[in-house]
Amino acid sequence: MEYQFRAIEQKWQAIWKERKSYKVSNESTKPKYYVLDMFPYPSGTGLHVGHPLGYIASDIYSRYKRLKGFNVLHPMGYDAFGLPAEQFAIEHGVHPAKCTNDNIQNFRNQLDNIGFCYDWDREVRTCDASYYKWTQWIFLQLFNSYFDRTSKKAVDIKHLVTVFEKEGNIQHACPGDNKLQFTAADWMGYSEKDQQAILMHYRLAFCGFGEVNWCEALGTVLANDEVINGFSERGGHPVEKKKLRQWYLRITEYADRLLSGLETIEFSDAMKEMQSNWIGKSYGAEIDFEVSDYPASLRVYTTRPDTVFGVDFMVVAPEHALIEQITPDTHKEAVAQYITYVKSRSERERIAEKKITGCFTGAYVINPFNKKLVPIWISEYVLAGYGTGAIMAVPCGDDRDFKFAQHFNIPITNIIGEAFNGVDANPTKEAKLTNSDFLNGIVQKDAIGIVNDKLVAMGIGQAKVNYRMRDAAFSRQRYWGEPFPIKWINEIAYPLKESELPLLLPTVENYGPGPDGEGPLANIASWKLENYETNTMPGFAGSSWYFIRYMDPQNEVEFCSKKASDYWGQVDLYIGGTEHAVGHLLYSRMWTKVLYDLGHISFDEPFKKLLNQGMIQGSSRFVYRKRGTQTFISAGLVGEQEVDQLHVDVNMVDGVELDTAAFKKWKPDYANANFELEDGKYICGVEVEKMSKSKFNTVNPDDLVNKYGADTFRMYEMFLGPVEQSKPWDTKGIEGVHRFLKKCWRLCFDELKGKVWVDEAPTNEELKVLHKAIKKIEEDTERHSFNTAVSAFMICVNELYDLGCHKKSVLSQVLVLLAPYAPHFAEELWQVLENEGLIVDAAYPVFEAKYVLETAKEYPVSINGKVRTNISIALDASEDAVKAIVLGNALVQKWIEDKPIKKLIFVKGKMINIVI
RNA sequence: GCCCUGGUGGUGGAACUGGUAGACACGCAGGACUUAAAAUCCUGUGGGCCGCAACGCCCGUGCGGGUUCGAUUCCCGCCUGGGGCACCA
Repeated sequence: MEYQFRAIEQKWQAIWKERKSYKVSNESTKPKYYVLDMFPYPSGTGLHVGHPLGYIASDIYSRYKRLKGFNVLHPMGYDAFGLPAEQFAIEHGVHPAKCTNDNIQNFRNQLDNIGFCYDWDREVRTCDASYYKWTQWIFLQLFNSYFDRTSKKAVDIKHLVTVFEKEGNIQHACPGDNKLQFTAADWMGYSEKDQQAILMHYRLAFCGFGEVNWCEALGTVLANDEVINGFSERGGHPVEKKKLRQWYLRITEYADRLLSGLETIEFSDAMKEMQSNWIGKSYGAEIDFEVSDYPASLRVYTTRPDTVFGVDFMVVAPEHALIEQITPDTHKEAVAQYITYVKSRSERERIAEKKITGCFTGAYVINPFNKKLVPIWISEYVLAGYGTGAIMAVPCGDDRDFKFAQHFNIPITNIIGEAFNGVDANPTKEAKLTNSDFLNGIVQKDAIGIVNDKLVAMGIGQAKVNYRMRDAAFSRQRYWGEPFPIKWINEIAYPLKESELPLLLPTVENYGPGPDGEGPLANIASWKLENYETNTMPGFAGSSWYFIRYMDPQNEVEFCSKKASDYWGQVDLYIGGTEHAVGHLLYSRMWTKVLYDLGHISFDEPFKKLLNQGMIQGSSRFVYRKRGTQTFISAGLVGEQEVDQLHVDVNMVDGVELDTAAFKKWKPDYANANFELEDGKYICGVEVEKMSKSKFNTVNPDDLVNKYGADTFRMYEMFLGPVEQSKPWDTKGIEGVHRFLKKCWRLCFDELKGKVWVDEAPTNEELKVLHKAIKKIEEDTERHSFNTAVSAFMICVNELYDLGCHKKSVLSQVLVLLAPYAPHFAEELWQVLENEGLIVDAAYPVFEAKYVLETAKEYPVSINGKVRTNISIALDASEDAVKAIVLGNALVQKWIEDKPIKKLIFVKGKMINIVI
């Protein structure tokens, strides 16, 4: 009986489906475990071999946990709203729902092929009304709450209204407008419109008028993390700053909790680093400098208050409000010219050419510490949106300030003596201060606190924390997304009632943009008539909470029952790529914290542990066409000839050897190709690149599953290397894994003799092999070292093979170990060996140390650190006995000659080293 | 520029807390079975040296130092691949 993987896999997939083997209940006496994959965006191109890597890892871990006696939640769904489906709709006139559905069907078929243990009854699709109803509901939670800075949590906005009625906003500084101050009497006197405008400045989801990343080609706004170097992440179109009315999430209020929360979760250092960089917390001080000859002061933000005696000039952002007031007539024209110039420059130009530009305003401030007059400059290198939009420049301690001073010939004050060489700024905090009055002789980092205290005493400033992170743009001028549950009446945003949800996405005639930068929904008369918001939510809305919906996916009265979310709690293991480091992972952490603050769930971090799978790169193959001919030259013969390097489909290449017949058939152009061969073969060029259709280096998992079976495919993906590491795909080694499974099969069946397995008692040697494998594979699986676990299986099977072990009791245990990795294979042999029930419900073997105990050890004996021989010594031998045996050994004596022994190191169970 | 990662045979990788570097697999070479092929099995396989062979010796984890009886592992300095951030004061 042969290993017929195709029949076996189909058979068991049908049985598992029929018996609902992967159905998970929220009621269980077993401990819970939640394993989550980042759900995919169902793109039109389907899966390539890189996508399932993480899914296979999570599937193995889920199955492993299940065998270990856990109630495992392992769901899957689709992040189905988004731009590509809509672009496709614009180009082909197909409704996004239709092509999304088709793509999902295709994904599902591909996923099913690989034999995952998802509970499909819990599938979610973010574009289903039954799902986005609750996305809208959570939006209303955000809209109806504000961040209370005292308790540092989200609170119902109604509470804020009662506070305003009693005391105004005296104790609740306005996050959206820090100058806003009003009393209770003021509040009571405001119109509804004014009151609502003020509340909007507090809401966690708010509508504002601000500079956004506008992408003309996509006709929409993008979030900061969707823009890369001035171009859109999707499509690579130019992005400009534009002032528009937009919805935002006030994520900045959560900056500190998002940062400190990182300490409570297991993310890789790289991932935590990326998030904390994005949040960008910096400690510094705000200092007020009085403007000379004008009744105002300029507030700056600096991280280096210790350098305040080294201030040679001030720089304000071109947008700074004070400029107009303080610029004397003599300088008005120059300033106006400079500001016009800055406005003419696009974001991309600024990033591309980092020129030093600036303009003196003609105004001065007075340094409060030494009463010196300090000139105020304007320059685009100071950003309006960060800190106070103004800085104090200290050229001897800051690189940009130094270059600016040099460029404009501003004299430089040295406050750090020899630590400043006059050629480069010295930004360290280690130098002793000079020229600094009461700070002289103090090391800079120690002076920071002293100055901060002084600022407070003088009433001109204080220590201040700043964040680089901005509020997240939360609206898109697109069709294929969640409608906002908001009506605009008289410029006031009214939320829909919960009972009015979901606000269904209407059908439109065309997907083109609406008037005045509005989305396609603005083209619908009935929609406008109802005064509904015409923007839709961005892609990250639905993905910010899907992991909660899986816990209670069919609930029609709540987004998730408290009982269900209390039972499942945090995601124990989340597996996905690093590309979501600052987008999805940050937003979903924020939403979780809000839902926690409002009492809807009982955990405030969604993901306990994150495992990042590496990216599988493509290994591209090239042919070399002699320029202007149909002659293709083998890689080794190209030399100096003029050739065009062309991608060729990797699936037509065996290693590096091109299948020339297949190549000729590939494209009509190549039908008449000639080849210049080396050793009778056409050898292709090789390069590692991103896997993509356009590079013809994608490999479809379906093809491999058809050729080798899902179990081989699963194990090979794991065998490739550590999951977290990026590596190029190479199909070559898959044979080795396939051979392993066939060899394992032959422990039960022989091609000629048929059944060879027997129901006999195992020997000690066989039990030793088994228990070594249990220990190794359990430990490796536990620490997600799936590649070494696969090799442990190979070692185990090789050893059983050498021992001629065909015993049911041993093999059955091995099959349970193997079940997470090769589920169909294990299930089939489990049945063949006449075991009870399904292997998916079996119990994981328990390691027993007594089977692997050794009595002796082959000790490596080194002399001066170099291994010279091995001596077998009983493990329970005393150190003296070991010494005697070792020194009595002829080879050891030969090496020692007659030199005295300085030291003998004996590490029990490890090694022996003699120092002479 | 700053931060995070990695660098080990022809290839993918192993060595988990400092203790026999190269597990396991691919590839390659040789052999067995076969009319042949596929499949399967066996042997060898880091580089070099002495030698008929055996025993054996030297070198070797990006480079250069250091700590240690002992370093792929720890420390310092550099080279280099990948990723992130980038006028953030």
